[in-house]
Amino acid sequence: MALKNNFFDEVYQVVRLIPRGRVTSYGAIAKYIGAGKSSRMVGYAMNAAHNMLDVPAQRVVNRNGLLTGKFHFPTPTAMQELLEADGVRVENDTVKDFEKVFWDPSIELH
DNA sequence: CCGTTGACGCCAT
DNA sequence: TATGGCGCCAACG
Repeated sequence: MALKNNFFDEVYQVVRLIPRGRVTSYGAIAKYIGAGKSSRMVGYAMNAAHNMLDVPAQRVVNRNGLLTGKFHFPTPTAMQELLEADGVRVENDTVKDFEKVFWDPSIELH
């Protein structure tokens, strides 16, 4: 993770590294990249990331484990189903055991 | 060029 | 605990 010229590319890079069965948050990504408080930009990047098939946007949720971006998927249930296919349990639009499956790039990637 | 909008997050009430 | 306001900043009309 070196180039910071492209904020979006940095975001995509990190999202691609999220292991199967794990999730992370917009804020965690923003912090890791160095954007700090610009977590909104991460969400915006995800919106644009829809065209990139190798970017698992479903593994990125907000800091409460809530699937805030589910309505941006083809169907309202697509995000949840993708997560469950990854082995992440979702209940009431929220990631179950969020703390346990949370993947913090600033720690995992050091 | 300028005002709005938004897949967020933190802080003040 | 619940609500609302503000910062952040790129994209859009």
